Amino acid sequence: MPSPRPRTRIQQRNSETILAAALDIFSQQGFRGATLDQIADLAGLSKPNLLYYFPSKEAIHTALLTDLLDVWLQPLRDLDPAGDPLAEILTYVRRKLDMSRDMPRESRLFANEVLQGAPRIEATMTGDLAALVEEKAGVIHAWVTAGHIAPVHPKHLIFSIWALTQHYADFDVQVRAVLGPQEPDPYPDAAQHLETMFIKMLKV
Amino acid sequence: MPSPRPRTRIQQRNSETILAAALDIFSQQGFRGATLDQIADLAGLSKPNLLYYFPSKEAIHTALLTDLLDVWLQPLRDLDPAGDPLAEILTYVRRKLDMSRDMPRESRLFANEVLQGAPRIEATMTGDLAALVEEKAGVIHAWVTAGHIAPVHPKHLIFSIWALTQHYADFDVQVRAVLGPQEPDPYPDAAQHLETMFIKMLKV
DNA sequence: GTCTATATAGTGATAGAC
DNA sequence: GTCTATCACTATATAGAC
Repeated sequence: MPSPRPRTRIQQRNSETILAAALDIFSQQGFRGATLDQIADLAGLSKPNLLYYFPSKEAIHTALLTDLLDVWLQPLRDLDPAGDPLAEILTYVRRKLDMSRDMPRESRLFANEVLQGAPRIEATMTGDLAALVEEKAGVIHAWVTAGHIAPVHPKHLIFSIWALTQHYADFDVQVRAVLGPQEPDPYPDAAQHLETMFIKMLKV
Repeated sequence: MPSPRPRTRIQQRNSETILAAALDIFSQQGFRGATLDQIADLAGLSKPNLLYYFPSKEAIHTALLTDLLDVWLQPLRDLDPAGDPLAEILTYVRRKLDMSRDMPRESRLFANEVLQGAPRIEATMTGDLAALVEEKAGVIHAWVTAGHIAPVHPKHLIFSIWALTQHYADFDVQVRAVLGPQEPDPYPDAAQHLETMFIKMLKV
């Protein structure tokens, strides 16, 4: 659930300004690398004013992560057992890739956290996340059993989708360095590549 | 090239001890998150003694990254234009997956760096790395043109291999949280899954 | 609600004894 | 080569005026 946030309009707006600035800084520098000075500067507020809205640096970070997880897992939640199996999976891949393109900072915030052992979202990992994947892996398994898609390890399929799509946000500088300045936008080719890949993988 | 390191046997051993400890800490905490105190504790040395062997925190980090990059790209360098195309690519995937399993700290050190914009290895990214990928993408392109493997975007194929294999090291806690305690070792299934995936993708 | 000033703790690096 | 002690600086958080 989204974290509860203040009531009045000014408080609302300032909280959002702070969170927007914090997303920028945390996603680029990690939790320890980020400083309240940087966030305050970017938000156009004084440092003590930041701590009027949030009790601590940690609280800002937690608020971001909590809100993010909800958005982040929505495409997987939307995987519809009643839909066309291949189309459902391709839509999932496509939505995750679009999220990498449109929300790269969120992706990197999440990656930073998991990379360092997910100390602040361990409960969500082994709880809600594991349960959701368990459920959707069951859906995929049923599709395989029914012969609607080719045999595949459901959970490793999900890992593959995460890995392939998030790579374009998390390793953005590497992708751009390798493609060179002639290829300013990796996403059209990536979308084509991934679609072809999953069709070949899953078509019966 | 590997960074030059001291001459005598004691210096040799202490340098290695420091680097081993630093790899542990940096890979888990990132550059800013790591402290010299943590590294010194783990290495069993005093903090000033650390700085007798390396001039600064930055120098320790750079030494690790430089040594790492050499090892990290070796499997791609070994991709043999004269070998059997599908077997060459499957071997590359397999070696990268083995590296995730056997060198997860190195993978996370690298991921931390790239995730935060690769500030210390930008030159390598746009230089050596880009050149190597350019060369090997040419090899893959030739295989496609000759009809030895199915049509594929060479550079995005390489990104896919990186993403899929490194995911198991970099997002290890998430993988284990999702698989649950019943499945303590993800790698056998991952290897099977990836092999099947790339065969379906590339077989003509 | 927002600011200046400051308390408090840590953090990379150095001095200098041994 | 290694240690204790410490400097200089940074960073989170708080106090208290306005």
